[in-house]
Amino acid sequence: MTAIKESSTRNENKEMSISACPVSYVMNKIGGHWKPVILYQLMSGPKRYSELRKAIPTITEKMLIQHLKQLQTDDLVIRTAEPVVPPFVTYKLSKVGESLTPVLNAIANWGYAQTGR
Amino acid sequence: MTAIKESSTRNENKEMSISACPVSYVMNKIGGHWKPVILYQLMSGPKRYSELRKAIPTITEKMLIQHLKQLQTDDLVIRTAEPVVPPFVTYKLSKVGESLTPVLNAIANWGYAQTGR
DNA sequence: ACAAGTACTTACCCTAAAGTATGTATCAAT
DNA sequence: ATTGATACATACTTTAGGGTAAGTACTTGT
Repeated sequence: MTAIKESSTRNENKEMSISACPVSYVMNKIGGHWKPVILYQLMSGPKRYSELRKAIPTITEKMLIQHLKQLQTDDLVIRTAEPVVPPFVTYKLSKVGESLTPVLNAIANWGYAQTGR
Repeated sequence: MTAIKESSTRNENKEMSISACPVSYVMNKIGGHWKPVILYQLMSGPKRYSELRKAIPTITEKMLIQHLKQLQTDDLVIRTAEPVVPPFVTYKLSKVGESLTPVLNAIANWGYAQTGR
């Protein structure tokens, strides 16, 4: 997952605006193209890794686990692995993740309104 | 503003998920780090270019006008220029831009809740 | 013996997004 | 004549994000 350069100006600018602006803070947590999409899928209940892949066909496996990992470390989703084989892994929203529901719904509703349902 | 390569796989994947998922559609319109921040600033009323710069100190001028232009072509903000010198240019939310208010408020509120106000 | 299913991991490469730095036009005031 | 203010523009470079392709581990079914 290739570490980020802490010292880059890019990162500094982000850090600064995060502490100053709530919107900026949120965009860092759930910004990017895929994270909100994944979270939106998990809003309808826990899903297995393979289910998520099917639900979001255009995402690559790399992106999917990469973001799932990030969402875990950000305490937005919880991973549960059954010690069986073949593996059975489910992902679900954490409490904090669930608190994003209004945000994701607001986003989705606006999207529907713009694209004409 | 360097044209994008329409044929890139990256773009294709985006296009596909945009049409399939409302969240993905929205992230393309107001995704990225700066666009929501700019829109959030404009929620409190029209602002001059220089006022926006002061309100978002960490953004570079390049990013600011680049995104302002994009937001214009996406019909989210309206630019008004008085034919005077020195220039007097104001930006404000369009009708569609104003319809983003619930989305941006939901985002900001969540941000406040997470960071502890 | 080996193919299939599941959930990853890793190495390599490419590109869009962002930053840096500098330049432009116009007029008023000093 | 030079400075200042305002709202940009443009060339160049860096970097984070994303894509491609291939491999791993473990067991059940054939």
